[in-house]
Amino acid sequence: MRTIMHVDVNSAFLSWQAVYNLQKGDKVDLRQIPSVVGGSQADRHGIVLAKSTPAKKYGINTGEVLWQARQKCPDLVVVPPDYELYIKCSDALAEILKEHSPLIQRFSIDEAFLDYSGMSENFGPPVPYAYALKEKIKKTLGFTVNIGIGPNKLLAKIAGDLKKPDMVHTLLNQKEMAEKMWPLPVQDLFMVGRASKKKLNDIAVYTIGDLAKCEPEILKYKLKSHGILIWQYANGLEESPVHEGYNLIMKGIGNSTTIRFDVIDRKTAYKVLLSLTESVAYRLRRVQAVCGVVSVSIRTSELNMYSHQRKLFNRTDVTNEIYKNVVELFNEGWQGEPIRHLGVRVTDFSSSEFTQFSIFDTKDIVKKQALDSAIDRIRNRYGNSIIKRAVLADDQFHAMTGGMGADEYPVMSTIL
DNA sequence: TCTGGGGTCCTAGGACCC
DNA sequence: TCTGGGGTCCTAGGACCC
Repeated sequence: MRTIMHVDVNSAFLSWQAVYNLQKGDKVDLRQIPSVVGGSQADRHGIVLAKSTPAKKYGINTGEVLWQARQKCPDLVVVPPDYELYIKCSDALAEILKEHSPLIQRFSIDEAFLDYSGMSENFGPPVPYAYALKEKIKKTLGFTVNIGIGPNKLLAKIAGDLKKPDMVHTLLNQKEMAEKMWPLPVQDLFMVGRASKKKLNDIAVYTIGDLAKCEPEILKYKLKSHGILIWQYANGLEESPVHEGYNLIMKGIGNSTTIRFDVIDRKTAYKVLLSLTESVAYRLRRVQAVCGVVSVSIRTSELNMYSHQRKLFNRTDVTNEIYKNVVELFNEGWQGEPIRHLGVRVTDFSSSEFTQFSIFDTKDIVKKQALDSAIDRIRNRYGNSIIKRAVLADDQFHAMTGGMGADEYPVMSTIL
């Protein structure tokens, strides 16, 4: 029997921001007052990214638009996000976890699994160990975590969610599952979202227990293969290993952005797309991969979203090659509506080490690759903005658009 | 004054081949 | 010349995660 722990930072962005502000000398602890971390409304990024416990009492939810949150709580304190800080905090947490187990898996910026199997002999039973770990994190880093313990990753994760903050929970066996997990509303189960909840409620399945006792055939009819998956989860069945999931398993890289204003002309759209492509291609090269598929997504001012993708004849990691396809895809796809949001994504990777080029333009490609790698080196050394495309020189948009710090812990949505 | 941005996986339908 | 059928590849869209 394995023993897995799931470590989850309580209100991660908000806690980290609170700790940082206190260190800076602020007198108020954001965690003690109604506060949220939220984007800039002027830039049309105005949603709640994380909330304090007092803010939660006003009914404020993550993902909610800021003006709505302010209506619920007029005195709400809103602080902007600082992603670099969060990545540092996440790394600091990972360092502590690595001291406590040879095998950890970073699952998202604020979550990790720790394999405690076979460690009891030397380090004692898991529950006291988890309490000690939790206290150590609080003492050294200043923020609290929840730790869930179970025989697999799924039960460890659900246990960690039971009651927050600053707690340790177990879901170790059938009895604990029946007592603690089965009474929960079905949408609390990992992989049951809005659409599944509705379909399940239609057949009178309201709790995780209801789902567990369901006939799998009925679920398969209603929810296809997903029905079988969540039935297994409801019964605590899940066996994936804790693995150090790094770059090798990245399936795609994408960046997207909501633009400060609606874009109505091609030329402006091209600038945004170029800036996005710069980030995507840079990240692609950083994981030493070439891509075989490029895709462009468009969200209109009416919030309709559509995308257009294409398989390439030759895989590439060259910024200009990817951009050429991005522009063509945009031109084929765009229906002419005002554009709120644009995205560029690459998928279908293979290793760039052994890439075959078409016999036609090898020389040209080699030259372009040399240029890209020179630019990458300069940017690594002096910062991303040090080199900028001439078409972006008017400073309407950045040299590169999109986050680049989370390559190491992609969230695995189905295979925990 | 109007809802972010980063991912993975699954499914359906059409094109194409045999 | 006609309405069979299996298989693969490609693309678009939806559902889910944090």
